[in-house]
Amino acid sequence: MAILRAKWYIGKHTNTCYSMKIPVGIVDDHQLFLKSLSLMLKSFKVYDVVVEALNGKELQEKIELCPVQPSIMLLDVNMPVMNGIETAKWLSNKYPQMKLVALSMNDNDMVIIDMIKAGCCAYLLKETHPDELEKALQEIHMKGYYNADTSNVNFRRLLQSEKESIQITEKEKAFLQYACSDLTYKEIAALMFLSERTIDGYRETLFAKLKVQSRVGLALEAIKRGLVTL
Amino acid sequence: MAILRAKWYIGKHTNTCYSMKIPVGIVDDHQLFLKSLSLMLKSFKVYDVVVEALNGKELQEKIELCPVQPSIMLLDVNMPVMNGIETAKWLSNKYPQMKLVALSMNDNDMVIIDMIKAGCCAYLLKETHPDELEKALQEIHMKGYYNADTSNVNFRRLLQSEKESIQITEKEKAFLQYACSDLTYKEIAALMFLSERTIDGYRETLFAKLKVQSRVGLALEAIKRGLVTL
DNA sequence: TTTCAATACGGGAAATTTCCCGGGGTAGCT
DNA sequence: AGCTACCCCGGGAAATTTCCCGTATTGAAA
Repeated sequence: MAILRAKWYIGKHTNTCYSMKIPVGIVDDHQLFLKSLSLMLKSFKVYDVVVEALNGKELQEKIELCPVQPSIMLLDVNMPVMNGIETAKWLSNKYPQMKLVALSMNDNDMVIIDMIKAGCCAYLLKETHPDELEKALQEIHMKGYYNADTSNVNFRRLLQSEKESIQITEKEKAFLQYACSDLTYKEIAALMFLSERTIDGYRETLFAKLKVQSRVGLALEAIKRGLVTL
Repeated sequence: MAILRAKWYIGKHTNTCYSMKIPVGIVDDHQLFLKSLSLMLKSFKVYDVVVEALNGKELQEKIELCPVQPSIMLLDVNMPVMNGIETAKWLSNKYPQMKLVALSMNDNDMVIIDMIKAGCCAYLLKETHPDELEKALQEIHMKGYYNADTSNVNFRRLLQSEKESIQITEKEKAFLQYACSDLTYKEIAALMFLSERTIDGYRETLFAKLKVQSRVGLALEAIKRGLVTL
C-alpha cells in the first residue's frame, strides 16, 4: 500500500506532497484540546488532520464532505450529543477499515471496554506523553493496533471484564439519569409515568448489574462508566 | 514596561529575542493537553512557555528553577496531588504580580468561584476556541484581567454566589469523600471513629451548605464542585 | 403452542436515611 | 465573660430506600 510506505519517505520532503501524509481525524468536545492536539499531530510531520469535530453528530456531517478519508480517527470518550461509544460503533460500521483510537480522561473509566468492543484498536489516556502518542499512532498505522503496556490500564483487566460485560437498556439508562439527582424514587416514578414498583424493579436490576447496594453507589458507578451526563 | 510593549514589536522578529516574549506557565495533569497547549501558545509567536507542570506540587519545585518568571500562569482546576485552588492560593501569595488564569472543564463547575477568590484574574473553559484564548491572553497581559462575556459562564452568577460562598472544613471534606461511596452512614461512622450522631450532624450541615436534600444530591454536588476525587 | 425475556405492577417488612429534639466540649476573639 | 465557630454525642420518629414475596402482559423465538 502506497500510503503505508510513504510515511518513511516523507520525512525528508515534508512540504512536497500533501496527500502522502497519513490522514487522521479528531473528535473531542473540548475545542482547545481538539485544536492544540491537531497542531501537535501536524508537528509530527507525517500526519495530516483532515477532519475535526466536537462530537459524533458533527463528525457524521463533516466526514462526508472530507476530500481524503482519514485512516486513523482519534475519539474522545465523553462527549455531549453523541458520545465516543456511539460514534465508534457508527464509524466501525460505516468505515470498517478506519483505525479507531479511544481517548479517555481517567483509566478507571470502564467505558474503554465498550470502546474496544465498539471497534477501537487502541485506547490512550490524556495523561500519556506526546512521545507515546506518536509511537502509538505509528504502531497503529503499521500493525493495525497498539497495546499500551506502559499505560496504567492493562489489557488483562480489560479482557477479564470483557466476559462480565454488562448490557444496559435504554429504559434503564433513562432511569439512571433520573437516579443521578436529588429526586426521590416517587418523584422519578411520576416523571417517567411509571409505578413506584416498576422503578423499584429497575433499581434492583441495575444494582445487580453494576454491583452496588445503594443508590449513591449506583449514581457514582454510573458516572464512572459514563452512563450518565452530569 | 518593556515587556508589555515588546509584544507588538516582536511579531516581525520572532526568532531574534527570546526574553522579549511573554513568559507563561501551564499546569495541567493531562500531559497530552499540557504539551499540545504549550505548542499552541508557542504558535501564537508572542508567548514563551517557560514552565510546565502536571500539578501544583510539581510546579512548586519547577518554578524555583525557572530562569524567567512567568507573567501569566494557566491553571487547570481539577488535578491530583495539589489542585487548582490550592495552587492558585499558593501562587497569588508567593508571586502576587503573576496573572493567574483558571482552566476548567465544565462551566457548571462551581469551583471557578473559588478560583477567582484564590486570585485568578480570568477563567476559561476548555471548550473555548483557540482564538478566544489568544484574545484572552492578550487582554490579560494588557489590562490585567479578562471577562469572557461570550462564555456561557456569566460574571453576575459568580458575584452573586460570591456572597453565599460556602466554607467547607477539612473534617467535612473527609466525610464527603466517604459519603461518595457505597457505604452506609454506620460504616462511615466506624471508619471515621465517630458516633453515628456526629456523622448525622455533618450530613445535615452539608445538606444545608450544598442545598440538597438527599445523599445522592450531596454526592453529585460534591463531584460537580470538585470537592471529592472520584 | 409453549417458552422465554422484557416490561410493568402490588403488598408488606426490614433497613437506612432524614429530620426533629436535646446535651456536651474546646479554642479564639473582643 | 460573652460570643462565635468548630467538633462531638444521644433519643425518637417519620420518610425513604431496600428487599422480599408475588402476578400479568407482550412479543419474539423455539
